[in-house]
Amino acid sequence: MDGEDLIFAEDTFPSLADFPCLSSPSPSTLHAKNTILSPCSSTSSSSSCWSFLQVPYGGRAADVQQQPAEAASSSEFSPDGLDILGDIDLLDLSIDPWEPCSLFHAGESSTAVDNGSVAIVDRAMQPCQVAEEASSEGHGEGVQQRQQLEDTSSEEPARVFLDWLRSNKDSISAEDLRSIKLKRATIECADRRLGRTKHGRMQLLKLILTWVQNSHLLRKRHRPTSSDDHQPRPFRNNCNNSTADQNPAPWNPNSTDPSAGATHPSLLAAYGIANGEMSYHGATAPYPYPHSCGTSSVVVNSQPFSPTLDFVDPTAGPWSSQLASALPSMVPPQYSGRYANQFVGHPMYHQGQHVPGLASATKEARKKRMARQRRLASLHHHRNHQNQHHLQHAQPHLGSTEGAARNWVFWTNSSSSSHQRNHMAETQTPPPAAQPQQMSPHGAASTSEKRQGWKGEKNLKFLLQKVLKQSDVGSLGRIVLPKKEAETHLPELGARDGISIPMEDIGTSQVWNMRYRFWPNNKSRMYLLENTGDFVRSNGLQEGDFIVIYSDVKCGKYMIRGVKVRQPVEAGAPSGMNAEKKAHRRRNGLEKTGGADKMRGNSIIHGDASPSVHG
DNA sequence: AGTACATGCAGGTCC
DNA sequence: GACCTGCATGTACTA
Repeated sequence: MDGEDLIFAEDTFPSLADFPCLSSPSPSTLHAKNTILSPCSSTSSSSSCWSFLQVPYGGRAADVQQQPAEAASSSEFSPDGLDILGDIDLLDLSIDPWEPCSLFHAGESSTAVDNGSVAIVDRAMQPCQVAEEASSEGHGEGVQQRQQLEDTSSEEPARVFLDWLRSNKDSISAEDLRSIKLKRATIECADRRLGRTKHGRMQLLKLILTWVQNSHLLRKRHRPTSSDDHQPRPFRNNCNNSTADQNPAPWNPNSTDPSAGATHPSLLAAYGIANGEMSYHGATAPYPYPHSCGTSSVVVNSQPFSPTLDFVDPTAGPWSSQLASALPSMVPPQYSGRYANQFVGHPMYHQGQHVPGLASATKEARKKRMARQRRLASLHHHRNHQNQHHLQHAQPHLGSTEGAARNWVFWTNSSSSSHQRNHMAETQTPPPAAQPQQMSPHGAASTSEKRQGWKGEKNLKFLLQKVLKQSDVGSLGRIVLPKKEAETHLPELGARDGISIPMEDIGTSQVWNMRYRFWPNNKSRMYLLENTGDFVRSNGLQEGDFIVIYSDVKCGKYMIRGVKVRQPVEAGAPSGMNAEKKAHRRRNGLEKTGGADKMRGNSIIHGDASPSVHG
């Protein structure tokens, strides 16, 4: 990496003031020499460029490790300390074949290996600090958002880092990590903006990790590939791209490939690589990796934003929302407000570019979070009992083990459960319906969300999914639900009138009161979700899109999201045929339903379901 | 043959 | 007449 590269633009952070929770109340200057970001060793700008994962005290981790007592004894945040990772060597890494220690080769002057543990001591991480910060914060919104951040801040940085390492061990090498460098000014700016607090460090750590991940992916995408990367991607689109696009070569940080950039792109541009074309309208974005269809919607350093992007989860937890806050300039103005947070991790603007309407966007996001919190609190109170009952019926036909193994998907931002989260995610098995590897929404959720660490505020259990038919998105306002899944995961219905189920739209947090019922049909039943018209319209769902229904294990409520999966409408193409005309043709026998046009049940045929443009 | 499900459509209700 | 409700039927798929 070239030392001149600016990973974090200084003006990446100015708008943080819009998010009080991210603004440091007492800006101070960071002493770069004492951060975990140590000077680059190779470039002419070494004095202003710092290598991630290198260590304070002049750069040798061993030196750090020799001072744990001193570090631990520090009772207050040291102005000299900006250790992001905390005390990693507390963690047992022995079970992980990709141990972080392997990141650091013995003999390298800037590595941090000592008997298999990474010893980057967090001298500043004092429990009292968070409390002090919390008490010194304002009230109202600030407090509320602060609480959100506290959840994140309570995470051990080391754990977060290790989780991240594990999640990316297949794609990001030790060499990659070693090559990460941060410009001093960036760190100083981050220090000022994010605060030299636990929050700030966590923020910075996450920003860096996210950037690394995305930057790495960008390089992968831009790089001509070999076939040696067969690591399964958690969720690939099925665009008719070259194999190279889907099997990018390992990232070579020393590459001189101009397309990959011999130098790191700016952070913002780096975020741009995450631009996928998965249309995920107003819903969540559990897809951890970009899904470019060859024609990437990202053009680094030129046209930064493609309108085809609509991808990121606005309801994602503090991590992403903080990223959105910390990197507000990533939000294109046309997507401010409701969709502002959807561009978390998908910056569209480069350093130095300012986004009009940014303040309104961040305020909007803040409002939404607050509203969501209020709703959650309320719903939790009112529905907990009721839904406990529902959930007890959720899997009447499954043994507890089988049910858990099949369908549990966890998100949590709980610090204490991050490790557990990974464990749970790794042990779960997607249901049969999710076996299709590419476009299964459930597979997307379970695989990618766990890899990306998508941190919704809930523990969501996948219940069912349904590819929407014309009749589902028509004017009837009812969606036929797959019988087996409905009977398995939704409350048992005694009367045909069914029951009313409030469904919270994950994308908008709006609660839709839907009716779950059945019709007698051929000595059997057809299960329906009624009053879905508004939901469908508000999400712009059309035939071929799908819905996914979850239950929130914590609150016991039901949650729904609509996922748009469509190709751009092309004149004359069957997929572009007007739905009504299509239906009309069918009605008149001009077009027979069947064959590839038929998608039964939960199966998602991916032929024309590649993620793309919508609305 | 049995099942699931997409949707046609008849009958009722509303404006 | 438009819309709603709910049943019936046709089709695809599976055992």
